[in-house]
Formats: sequence, structure tokens, C-alpha cells
Amino acid sequence: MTVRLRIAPSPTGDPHVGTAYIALFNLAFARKQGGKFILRIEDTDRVRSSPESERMIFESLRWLGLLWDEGPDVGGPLGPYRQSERRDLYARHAAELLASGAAYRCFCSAERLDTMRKAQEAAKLQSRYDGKCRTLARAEAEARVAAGEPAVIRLRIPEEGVTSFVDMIRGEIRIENRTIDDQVLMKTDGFPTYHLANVVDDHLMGITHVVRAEEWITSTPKHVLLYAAFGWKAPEFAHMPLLRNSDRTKISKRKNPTSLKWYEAQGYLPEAMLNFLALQGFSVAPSEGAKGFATEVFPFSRVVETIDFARICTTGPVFDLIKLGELNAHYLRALAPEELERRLAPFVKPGTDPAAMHALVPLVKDRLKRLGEWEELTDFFFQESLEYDAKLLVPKKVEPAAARDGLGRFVAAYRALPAPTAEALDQAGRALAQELGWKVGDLFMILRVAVTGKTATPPLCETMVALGRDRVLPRLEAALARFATL
RNA sequence: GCCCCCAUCAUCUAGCGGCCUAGGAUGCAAGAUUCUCAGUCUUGACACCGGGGUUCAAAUCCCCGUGGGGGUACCA
Repeated sequence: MTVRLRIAPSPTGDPHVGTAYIALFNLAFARKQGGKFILRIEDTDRVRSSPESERMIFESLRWLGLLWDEGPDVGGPLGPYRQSERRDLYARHAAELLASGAAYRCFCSAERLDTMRKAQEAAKLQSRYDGKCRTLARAEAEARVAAGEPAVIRLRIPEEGVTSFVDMIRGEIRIENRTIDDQVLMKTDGFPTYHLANVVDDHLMGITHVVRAEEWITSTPKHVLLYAAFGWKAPEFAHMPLLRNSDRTKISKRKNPTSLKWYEAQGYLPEAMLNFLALQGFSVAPSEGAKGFATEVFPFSRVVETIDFARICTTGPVFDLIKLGELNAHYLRALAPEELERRLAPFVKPGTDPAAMHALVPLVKDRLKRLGEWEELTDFFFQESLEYDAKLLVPKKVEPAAARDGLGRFVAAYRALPAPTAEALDQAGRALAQELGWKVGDLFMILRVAVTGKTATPPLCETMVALGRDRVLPRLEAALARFATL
């Protein structure tokens, strides 16, 4: 039997980093086993679901290269793959449960349930449906429904006993039936809840392994009971640890960026993102001879080769933006310059001269943590006039007049250079520094500030070459003029 | 409150009874290289939550605490 796994995001809000995290492991396992990976949209929440959100999920998963074999947009033999288009299926299956007595209609109002819960809480009891409608005669219930009274359908959980399942990551998990609520399966709006839709779809779509987040552990017994009520074989389960904020609470957008769109916009590379996500809760043995950071750098294919749920960690990993940033920088540095130019394209101002980019890329490559940093790293190159504090033109222990003189003499030397290559500039600079009795760094810092307006830049001489004499000279002259203000 | 899950450096992790005076990575600190920044290289500090068992032997197994997290919806 070929394995079938799925990612089943809810199209509410921005595409979530947790969706990518779970999708990653589902896909990896499906690929390892030579099975299928399915994308199913769980849009049963009519209030919060939106087509816009669904579209962004597609985009973000594609951006990461987490491609699905079957899904709402690509089709497949067991569709439709959007729950809102499968309503008749849920209705039919709910009716089946009603007929067998595994489920029952409940007419309790939201207000009553609310009071009930408050009372339970006050009495320090567990919060759980009290079963008022559990014993309603079926004929009476049907009559009330026929009369137009709104009702939900609830799953009838056994009063006694224990429901257990084996989690591939954690082992056996047992929960006493009396602590499980009579879950609502069908809402009054005629839509199923997650629990019903999820079980019906997973079964109908032939899902063999359910790999989802840890937050679902508590409701898994309900699902197990549902499979049993239908007479279906339950899939294997694996509950991945929850991604955490730095305070160890479940990752949330208030405390940590969660939108995949944000990561894309910041200029994190999809491959770095995937690598980082794979490191959250999982580890891969370093490849032969790997040293340093390389021991943790690996492509998705390595995850496919080595994925094993027994080796997934049980502790929730803190989503560490610093480590992600370092990993991203590592991937950025490893990119061929031409490739980096391609990746940079969306982050460069429209109309940017390709030749300028070509000249600049090698200079900033090792200094980029995110593609989005391109702008601030290279803005000096594209600016007409530089803004900086003129004091920066004067090194410590050097008099302003002396600094000005040094700069002036460099300008003369620069003008006289037949071919201002990086080497020639370097030599000229060093020769001048020696003449002046200065540290090379002092002279170079004056020039650096004059040419870029910054104190931290790519190597000076290369930068001047990239800029060209026609643009460097005016900047040096402008700097000279600024000494008047000191 | 009730139910469930979890617990190794700041962070991600290796470890699945002896190979552990606990290994790696990121960050941090120091040094080297160096025109600044970055990169690269070297070095350093930093952890088995606590208490009981089991065993010749426990980071590893069991129990109890404690701590953290999740769930507790006609959200998913």
C-alpha cells in the first residue's frame, strides 16, 4: 500500500510558518516512502476563511518548494480538495452516525452552554457538555428538526473506558473517556467541525499517516472514536512539537513573525527556511568531513533520506530568528554571484542598472544576512549626494587640517593614476599613508567616509572601482569642501 | 479547575545503561588575519530541573515533586 500524507491548512489569515513546518515533515515522509502528498483546504470556518488566504498558502508552499501531488488547484482522483465543496459528504456521514446512534442531535443554545460551563468552572469541575440532549428520543429530535429548530450533531462518547492510540513520536497515549467531551460534529450552519470533516476526508482520501501539530493530541481520541464509529481503520498518528516563541509559549504573531510572506519579503531564502525548519525538532547526522556550520546545513533531500518519526524531538523548539539569520547568511554566501543577482531582483529598486548590480554583488555577498538588506548595504552607490557627519572624516589623533591635507593629496594621486584598478588604488593609498606617517587604516577611513558616507563598507578600493572615477572624484571633492565646516 | 504532552549549555540539538571528566551547531567572549565591516581560522565560558528508587553501573529505566507547554469552542 502506498502511503498518503496531507497538509490541511485553514485559509484564515497569513500563511503560517507552522503550516510549512508540518508540511515539510509530511512531504519528507511521503517522498521517503514513495507515497503521495496531498494539500487539502479546511475552510469549514465560514467566518474566518478567505480565498485570498488560500491563494497565499499556495504561493508560500510553492515558494518553499513544498509541492503537492493532489490539491484544490492541481486536482487529483479523490477530490474535491476543499472542504467547503464536500458538504454533502459530511452531511451523509453525519446522518449515518445519527442512524447508528453514535451521534445525537443537540438543541442546547449557546447561552445555556455558556451558563453550564461557568457553573462547571465555579464548581472546579472539568468543562464538558452535560449531556442534556444525549437521551432525547430520536423521533422527538427529528420532529424538532423538521419543525425548523436549529440543532447541532454531537458525537456520543462512551461514559466509561479508555481510548488510546500510538503516536509515532511519543508512543502510546491514553485518555479516559469520561474526560472527553461530546464533540460537536455538525454546526447549526450545516458545516462540519474540524473533527468530523477531518476524519471523513482523511479516510476518503486514503490518508495513511496523520502528521500534525501537538495541539491536536487531546482531540485525537475523539477522532479515534469517530473512525471506530464508522467502522474505519484509523491512520497512524504523529504529533509534531509546537514551534515556540522565545518565552516558550506556542508561536504567535504577537511575539514572533509567523507569516511566510514576511520571511519571503525579508529576503530569507526558501532553502534556508526549509533547512531551519527541519532543524526544529529534528537533526541529521553531519555528512562526511563536514565542519562548523556545515554540519547543520543540508538540503531537503537529506530530510527525505533520514526522516524517522521515532527520532523527532518531543520538546517544543524555540523559533530562533538569530539562528535562521545565520543559516540564511550561510546560504547566501554559498550562492554563485549570478544566482544571487537573480534572487536579488525582487529586492532591487526598479530600473536599477544590471551592470551596477553585477559590480556590487561580489562586494556585498559576504555581508548580506537577508536579501532585504541589499538596499541599506548599497544605497551609497545609487545616491547623488551623501549625507554623513563631517566629523567622521577626521581620524582620532589627527588634526582636521592634516586630514584635509591627506585627503587632498590622495585626490591628486588618484587623478594621476593611469589605470585606477583596485591594486593601483591600494598601492597609491599605502604609499601616501607611509609618506604622511599615518596608519593605513586612518587614511582609508577618511576615503571610505568620503566615498560612501559610512564607516562600515565593502573593501574600499574595490568599491571605488565599482563606482568609477567619474563618481568617486566628485565625492572626494565634496568631502574636501566639508572640512570648511569643521 | 480538569485532562494531556514535555524537561541536556542562552538557543537548536547528539546521547536511546557502561564509549560522558556529556559531543556538535548558533550566539557570546578572547585572539589571529585585516583599510572598516563582514568572512575565515584558533581558543574560551556555558547544560543533564530536584528528590527518591532499580542496577555492579543512570543524562539514559521507574516513581514523586517542581517547572514549562497545549487542550478544555457550533476555531482550526
